[in-house]
Amino acid sequence: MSDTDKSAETRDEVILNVPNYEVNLVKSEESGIFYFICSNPSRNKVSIIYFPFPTYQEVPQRDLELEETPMELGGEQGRWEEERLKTASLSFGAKKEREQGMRHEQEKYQLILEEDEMINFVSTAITMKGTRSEKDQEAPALSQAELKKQSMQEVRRSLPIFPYREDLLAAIHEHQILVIEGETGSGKTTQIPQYLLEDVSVGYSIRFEDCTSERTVLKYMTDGMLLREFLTEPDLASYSVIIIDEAHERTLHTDILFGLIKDIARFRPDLKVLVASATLDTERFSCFFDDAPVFRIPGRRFPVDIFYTKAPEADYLEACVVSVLQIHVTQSPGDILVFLTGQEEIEACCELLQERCRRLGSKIAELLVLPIYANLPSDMQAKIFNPTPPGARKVVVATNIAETSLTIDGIIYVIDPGFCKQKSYNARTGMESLIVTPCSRASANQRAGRAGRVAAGKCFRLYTAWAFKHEMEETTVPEIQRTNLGNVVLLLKSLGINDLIHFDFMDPPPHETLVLALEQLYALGALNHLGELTKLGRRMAELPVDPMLSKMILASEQYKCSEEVLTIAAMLSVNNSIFYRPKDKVVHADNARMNFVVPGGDHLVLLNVYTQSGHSTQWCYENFIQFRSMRRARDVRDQLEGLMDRIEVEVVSSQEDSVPIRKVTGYFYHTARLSKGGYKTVKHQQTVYVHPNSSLFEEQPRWLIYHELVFTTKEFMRQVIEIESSWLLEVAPHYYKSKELEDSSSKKMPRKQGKTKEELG
DNA sequence: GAGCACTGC
Repeated sequence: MSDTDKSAETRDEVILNVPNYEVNLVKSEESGIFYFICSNPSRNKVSIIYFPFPTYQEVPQRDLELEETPMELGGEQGRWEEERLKTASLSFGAKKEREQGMRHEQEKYQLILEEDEMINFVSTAITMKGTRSEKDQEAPALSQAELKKQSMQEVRRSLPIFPYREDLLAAIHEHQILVIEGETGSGKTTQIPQYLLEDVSVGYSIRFEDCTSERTVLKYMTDGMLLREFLTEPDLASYSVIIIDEAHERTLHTDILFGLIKDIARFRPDLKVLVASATLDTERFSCFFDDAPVFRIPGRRFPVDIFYTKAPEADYLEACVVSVLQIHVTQSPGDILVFLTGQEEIEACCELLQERCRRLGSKIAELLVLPIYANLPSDMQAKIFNPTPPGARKVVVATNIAETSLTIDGIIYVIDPGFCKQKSYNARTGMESLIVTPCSRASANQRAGRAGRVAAGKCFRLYTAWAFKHEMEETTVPEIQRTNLGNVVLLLKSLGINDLIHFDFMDPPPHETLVLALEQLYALGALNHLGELTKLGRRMAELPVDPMLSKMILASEQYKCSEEVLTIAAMLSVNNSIFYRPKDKVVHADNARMNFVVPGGDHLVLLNVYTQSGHSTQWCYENFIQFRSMRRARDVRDQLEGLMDRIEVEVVSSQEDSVPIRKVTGYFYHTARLSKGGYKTVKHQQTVYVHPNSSLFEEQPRWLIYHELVFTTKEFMRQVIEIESSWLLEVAPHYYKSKELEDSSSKKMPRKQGKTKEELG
């Protein structure tokens, strides 16, 4: 193939390491455009990955208001796009041909659009419009440094929300429930409460002042905290205004609050409710709250140009790496943010980027590659906020943490492969899993918006415009539809809401999820056979943990091991990353972990870790323990211990005896027995396996209790503890019959027998 | 022999 030879003449040296490919970076003398030449000798192919962005600037841009006009890519627009795309690529090739008279150039550029391996970005000429309003034009956007110099008054006046102050207060005055649409940065979170405080007509009534001291005029709290407030004050009488911020995030607790607050607003006409959300779904909120009016506040985001790939990318990790390099070499200064799904991907991506930069050496400007994800140690997290040195470019490779939770200054370019990890819950089996799924259009737009915080930006989506339109969901499935509802159901029951099936959910959870939660609470003795809360259930609801854990804590009193069980409950309720296992120190980390192993099972190992822990960063570092998880476990434990008085449980230690702990921990509900090749859950006769990270992985005891089921590569029980089957008759005589616990595999699965006793033993 | 997104009552 003659092209191979020709391109070989311009070949510099092999600079990128792509399997089966030789890749060179070449700069065109004529246009100054950089491009990669990839050749695959074995397949006799030459391809060019070039940097198409500058050429596409010739294409007329067409704004599309995503917020107001639904994007139409099928039909007319689809054809329009196709046409335009054709023109764009041809005009580029044709121009080259005219200028250089080089026939093979034309062919090469044709090839660009045909090769599957190429990252072929297509500007659909869709721009996410900036959100700066007419009213906002007088106040310039200010940098953080400039803001610091200003007085508080000036800062407040400069926020996008400021011109709307009077109109907003009037609207709040007029309506009981108001939906406020405004994105982050509009100032709604900090300013609205202040406006309310400054405005006597509206807000804080005499009644309110009667109820609280001056110090508690304004409370910022999480949605979960507000939910707990209902337990002590079911009508929220001491509050006169409730603002539900970030409503679009649709967290489990926010969704429950919607139903509860809508309900109390009916008999508390003096209560004002503000539902603040990003520019999405506000119509749904309005509809849910009996057509409450929507008040719109523009933000201060700059426009973001959106690019899609022409064809789907098979390997999005590789596509990310190439895209970063493309941007780095062709685009004007500005940092890059890449969204990946998890730690493993992020590490791989960072390594690939660093490796390629190393090979490119001084051919390209310095590229700082920085990972960020929630479990990354804090000192490494902090690095992403360091300012980029002059002449260099920063690329931050992040999980969804950068989508909402944190904001990085200086991001101009976003690369979005369109995936995220999402928890899902199978209510039939009670099994949780974390699955890589295509993210929603809302999520993709949120990601794109991250490119427009400091200046006009660009977002490169590693999927097609067609996929965006047809394969992605409009919004993310709300958490309430993909999680275990055990403690939410318990909480609602303790608020006196008995008919959960007809509770006013904005999006109801699957029926099976409610049924399983009710069944579990019944089995634990928190509900009686009429579905009413028992005395035990009332005490369980006081504890902010999973019902199985609260049951276990209450039962620990009788077995004189509450001291230990509190610790175990706290350790189980933090996330699963107590043990730190960095890739480069796997052996050390595993050894450190082995040192904590004690007989009996994982619960006892966790107890041992907590007991031995010095709780200092130093200690955690030396023992390969995640400091943050330990601190969290300690906080949870302190909180639980503080609640023991209230539920009348004495805190006592079993000393060295592990038997009472094992009788109580994990509790009887999740039992599995050894069965050929694996285990069978007693409840559903489901085949499950001990997780390889478990301390009991090698031992395979006949009977065990698991804390949770997760599906990854297999159905795994995570956190297991060894028990004797006879104990089950002792701790849960209402739930198990001795026949069912004989070690014969031909036995039928146990059925719930008789009524649940209110208290065990 | 696996692999853990994100919060936070």
